[in-house]
Amino acid sequence: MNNISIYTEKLRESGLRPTRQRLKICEVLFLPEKTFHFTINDLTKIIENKLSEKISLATVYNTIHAFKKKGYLKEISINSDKSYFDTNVTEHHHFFDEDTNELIDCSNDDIDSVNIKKNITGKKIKSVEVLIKVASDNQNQK
Amino acid sequence: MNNISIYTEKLRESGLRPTRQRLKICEVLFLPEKTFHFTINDLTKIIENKLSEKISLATVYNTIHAFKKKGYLKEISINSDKSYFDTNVTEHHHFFDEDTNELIDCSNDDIDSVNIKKNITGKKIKSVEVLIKVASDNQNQK
DNA sequence: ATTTACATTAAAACAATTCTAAACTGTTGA
DNA sequence: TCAACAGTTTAGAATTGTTTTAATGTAAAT
Repeated sequence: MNNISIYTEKLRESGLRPTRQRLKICEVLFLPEKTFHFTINDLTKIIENKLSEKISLATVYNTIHAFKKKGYLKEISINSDKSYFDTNVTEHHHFFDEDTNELIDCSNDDIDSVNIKKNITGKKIKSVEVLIKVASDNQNQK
Repeated sequence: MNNISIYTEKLRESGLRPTRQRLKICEVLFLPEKTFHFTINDLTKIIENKLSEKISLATVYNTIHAFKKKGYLKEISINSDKSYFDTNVTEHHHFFDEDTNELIDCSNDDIDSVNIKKNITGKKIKSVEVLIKVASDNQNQK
């Protein structure tokens, strides 16, 4: 069973039709060994360059949102003009390099687990994200 | 010494001219007992409604950025189409209610301090933010 | 009072994202 | 197998939050 048929299966299981566009996006996102971070712009560029494929921007947005909803992607909370996504959907945190606008994984060995003692009545915790902003020593704060 | 003269003094000390617009914004932000969270849109509405004042949107943006740079405001990292600011500049974290898009302070009693064991070579930690996203129990995840 | 550098302003520009409405395509079931 | 339906893609327009621009205004130094 090759990768494409695995993605086909997975999409169908999720109630998403395995279209040509979605399968291509799966390849880009889930074929690499290592998980990675990306913006919509990054992804669009990869699709255009690496694959010789042209997928409408609206479709890229639609697909990424669909994948996020299904839990195949995580969106990282950063105050930025654009959204960052992560193909690593396990519980972990991030460094954000303000000099380069790059996200770096913070493995669970690098940080003690966050212990929250309070809860908001009637609400359930959906996620806990730690964002550690870093910048060059000599740089004045943003 | 009334509040206005205190703000005048503080602005001057920071190398910011105490203009009518900046003083008005100071009133809105720093007169209330309780600290609070706001978006630029919130702030603009408060100025227009509560005060009978019309401050250009560009000025609001300029001022908020200037205040942030001086450390009088903190920007909260949330993945959202808009920026959230906090008049509480002390070290603390947040709950974000996905149902209402509201920020709620997480006091330091509510969370154990975050201990980061890793550091990025050549980089200095500028901030550590914990964001706890919450939503109604019965609601499907965003 | 004059000058100068800093601030404000409305409007235009911009960038990321969402919407729209028409064309297209998996899938279902006759 | 194929028609029909519902879900999907698409280009482009629209929207939203934010920044830039260039002209005008103003606080403060001379």
